[in-house]
Amino acid sequence: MISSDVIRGYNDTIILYMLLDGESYGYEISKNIRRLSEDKYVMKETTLYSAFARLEKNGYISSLHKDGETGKRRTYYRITPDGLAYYRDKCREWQITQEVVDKFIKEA
Amino acid sequence: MISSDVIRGYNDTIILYMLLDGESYGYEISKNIRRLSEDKYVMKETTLYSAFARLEKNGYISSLHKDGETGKRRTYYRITPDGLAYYRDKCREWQITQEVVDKFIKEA
DNA sequence: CTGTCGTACTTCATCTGTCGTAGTATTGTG
DNA sequence: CACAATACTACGACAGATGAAGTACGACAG
Repeated sequence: MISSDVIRGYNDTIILYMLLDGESYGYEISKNIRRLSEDKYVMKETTLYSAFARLEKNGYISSLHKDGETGKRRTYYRITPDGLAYYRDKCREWQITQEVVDKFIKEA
Repeated sequence: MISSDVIRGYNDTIILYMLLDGESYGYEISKNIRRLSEDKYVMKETTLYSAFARLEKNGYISSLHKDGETGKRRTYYRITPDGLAYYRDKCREWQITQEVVDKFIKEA
């Protein structure tokens, strides 16, 4: 279990990662984050959906509504070129962040 | 230069680290963070001082006013046993956070 | 055929932490 | 004496996370 403040700066990055290999939608992304992190991080629903809104507003993802076969309404998201660029920036930033924080961590 | 959102969850931890080897005060801590991070992270004054208030409220640091020789008023802070325990928790959490975030980072 | 669970969201109000702006006061330096 | 550096404090704004609650559909058990 990771406290949210810690990972706060990477929620958007995590979501973008989930869209790297194709479109997906909220519930699926949520489950996948949980699975990938081996239950160590569970993004709250409201956090997830407000992140979608922010990411779309910034042009990092685009959405399309699929009011599918059986009536299940889902909003699918895709990463945009800008989103990909942003994701890569964040990956680079993450390396630096690790180096910096490590200086303030005393290994047990 | 690291964006604040990224390191947000570790400001308190960074400050506590600075107090591990003895008391210190705001301005000095600020300078030391900057130096230790090799200018990669500069904590804003307001962020620093509001962190002091929070840490003290939580019992992680204690303060003492030294209205020193020449009139320089400084507030010195010391880490408490609770603060030390909290710091160690955060160090452990940091290891897990790194593992988790790394799963969502695609190395260049 | 009814209740409950899982899916798939949305809305709203609140809280925490950061940050910009600004101001105060003292000490050291050219 | 002006100005930078030191050492804070106060205040208001804002972004992002969160809790609580609600909507709506399908599947499945009893």
